[in-house]
Amino acid sequence: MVKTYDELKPETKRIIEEIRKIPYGQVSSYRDIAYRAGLINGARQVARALHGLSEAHQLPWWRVIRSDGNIALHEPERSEQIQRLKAEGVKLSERGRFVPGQKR
DNA sequence: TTCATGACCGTAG
DNA sequence: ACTACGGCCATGA
Repeated sequence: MVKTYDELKPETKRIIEEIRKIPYGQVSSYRDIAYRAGLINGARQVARALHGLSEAHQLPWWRVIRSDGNIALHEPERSEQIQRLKAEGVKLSERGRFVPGQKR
């Protein structure tokens, strides 16, 4: 059984809200989301939350990447994420790496 | 309760 | 740019 929004822990709700705020065509990192949600070292929590709740809560999970600019997912989800980002006009290098504009 | 695991992170070589 | 390593911490076995 999947939990409803109201059954989630407060921190998890904040994480979800922050992810929803990421604007179209832009990406954010697990770490940034954690900080904005008030969790100092909560990057792993963010990752876990996304892993389990992305589709159930309509989250733009593809806009969340690792703080070093790499995609965290393994194939085949990895390819899907790259495709979705591309569709929003996000730039990425050949090897599937993002943002060379700002490293970390 | 202990132990392993992971959609992570930062530093060092 | 890439790998290795230690640290981090919620989760589940």
